[in-house]
Amino acid sequence: MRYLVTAALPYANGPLHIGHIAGAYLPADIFVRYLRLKGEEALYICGSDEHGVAITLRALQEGTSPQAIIDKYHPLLERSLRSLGISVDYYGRTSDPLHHQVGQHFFQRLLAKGWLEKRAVEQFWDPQAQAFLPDRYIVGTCPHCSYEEAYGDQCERCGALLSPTDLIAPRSRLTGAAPEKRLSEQYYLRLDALQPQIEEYIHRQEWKSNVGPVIENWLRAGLAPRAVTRDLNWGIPVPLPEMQGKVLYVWFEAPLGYISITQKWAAATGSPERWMDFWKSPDTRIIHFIGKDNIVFHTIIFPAVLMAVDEGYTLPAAVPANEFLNLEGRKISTSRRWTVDIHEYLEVAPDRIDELRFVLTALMPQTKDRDFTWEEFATRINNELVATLTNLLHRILTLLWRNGGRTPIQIDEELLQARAQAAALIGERIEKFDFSGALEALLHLAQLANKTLTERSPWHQAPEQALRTLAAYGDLVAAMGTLLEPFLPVRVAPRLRELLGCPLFSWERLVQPAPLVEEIVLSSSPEPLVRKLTAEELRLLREKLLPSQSSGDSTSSADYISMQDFQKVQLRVVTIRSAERVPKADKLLKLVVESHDGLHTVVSGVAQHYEPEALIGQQAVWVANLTPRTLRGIQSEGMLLFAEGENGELIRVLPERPVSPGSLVR
RNA sequence: GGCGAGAUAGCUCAGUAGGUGAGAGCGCAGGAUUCAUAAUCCUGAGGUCGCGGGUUCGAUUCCCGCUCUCGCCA
Repeated sequence: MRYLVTAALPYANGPLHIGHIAGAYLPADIFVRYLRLKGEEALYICGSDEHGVAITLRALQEGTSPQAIIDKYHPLLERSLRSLGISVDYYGRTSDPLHHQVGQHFFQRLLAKGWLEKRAVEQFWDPQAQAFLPDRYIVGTCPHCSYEEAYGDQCERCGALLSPTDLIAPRSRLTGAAPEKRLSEQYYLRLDALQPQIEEYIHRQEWKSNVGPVIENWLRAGLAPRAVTRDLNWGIPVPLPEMQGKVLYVWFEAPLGYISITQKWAAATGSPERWMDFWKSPDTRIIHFIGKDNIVFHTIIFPAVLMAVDEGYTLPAAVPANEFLNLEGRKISTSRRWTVDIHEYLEVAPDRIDELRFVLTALMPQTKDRDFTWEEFATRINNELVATLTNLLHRILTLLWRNGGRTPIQIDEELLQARAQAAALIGERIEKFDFSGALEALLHLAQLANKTLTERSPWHQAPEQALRTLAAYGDLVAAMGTLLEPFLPVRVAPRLRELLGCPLFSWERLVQPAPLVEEIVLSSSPEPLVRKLTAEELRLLREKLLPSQSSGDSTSSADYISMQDFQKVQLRVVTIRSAERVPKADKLLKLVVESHDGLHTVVSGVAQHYEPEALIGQQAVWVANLTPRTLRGIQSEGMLLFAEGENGELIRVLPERPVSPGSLVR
């Protein structure tokens, strides 16, 4: 089976952020890398989407040309993807003349086949900018709440959904000019007439659980004709004399980029006809990786276009759409600067690329929206990637190195089976587009190895026996050089293979419980493959990558509590009368505090931050009405408040001046 | 307003084609261990599976209603 894998064409008016990567480019990359290891023929196609009104508007705002905008972003986008190890075979762009030809050809073909109809529609025209305006580029006064900056599609203050004609005193967001209504003729694709064939195709396929309902929703509502042209001077000109000043609508021509870019790739390989192996062959599975905002285009409209042109195009076999990745509880927004852009991440942490891939794979929003937090970024790297996975490799490798660096493999059925089964499971999950599940399977294998290694404890054994024990893990280490490749291909997997002098093995061999190598030869003393992320590094990432949120208002509305809720908490200032360490607990102190009503015992987890003696006689803020809890056999009433410092240190919260014990805080 | 998705341990999420005791990771607590990047391993505590009805011998899982969140559409 041959595979054509595409990832959504990134729009060339801004940088890529972590949501884009987790949504489309990374899953596609893991998928393709896996297929290649399996020995399948797989082509990964992507490129910049460079047309459309957003780019011309951006150019107007920046006082430059659309060409300048795309020439700025196209290389940036490609560089961002390549730096992350996204193994795109050909990264093209839709401003390419070849793409224009393809777009025009499709238009003419649809016209000839009778799938287009001409309609006259009223649209808003900005006389100063000499351009038709999309709804959201018209602002005016909201008829419902009188908000003066309401957009033509929606009022951001009262949430009312509007059309531009509802606005009082509308004006152009670009120039401030009053827009005029103008009649304009456009071509519409008869999706309504195509609906039966589309349904037939849709129901022939299996869709991901988050994709199916969206499609059904649209079909049930009934498809409506959709404009394939629009008034704009930036894009692919409509190839008809009477359509001067109009271009093909981006939604229509951008997906055709998958085809034109495949043609570019074929031409670059020296066999221009090869693109047809991928687009016109029943032996090819076409798979589009996209975000959920693109589902309808890729499952309904693009296949409809391919069917309608009737030139033998292969229809998409799967559209594994991901949901969205939120950032620290809020939707990622480029315009509100609530984002982690890839090119910026690469500047701050250029040597932490596999780490980012790891975390984004673990958090991949495969079935529903998920949340990226820097806290979890650090936890996943330190506790899973480093502590479980690469530390396992490191402990095996250092042990082997001390035993001479050259070790014949010891066959161990249990470990071979475990590796083979893990490889099979990883493959199975990747093929089901369950990438975080695949990563989980990889971690399970590492866990099992950690466990058996601890049980066997070669460090307790006599040298000869120890070497035999260790040699059983040689196969696993060699296999890891390949197992890690789809996930951590930038530095970790290659470095491991280099150290071992191991090649990439085919996935078929990995699923066989037979030894991959005869001996392990270490070329040098093993260094840790991944360093833990320090608190300082984390602070730097946070600081540099979320700069504009200095307002400090990071509490999202969902996190608000009511005044009533807050008043349930009884806070008092108390004086600490005695303090002692809790035996056999590193973190706990037993404190006796004085409040208005006498003494209370509080167990507090601050032993690593405060010497008991230093606290006696001091004041602190105490949560008085917390349900008592027993810790190490001591009944603890309430808790004391500490601020968390930058390195995780705890700092006592205090009133500015001493007050009498039991004073309320409010 | 219509449609759709979601609401499961402190946190992030799996899961159940209805059935003896509901899972994982993180965090937390206890223990073991020290080859390894204070890493590893074992054990444990923690859940009225959003709320209210209904169907059923039995519902977290099916049906109805409601609340909240998110998305799409008009």
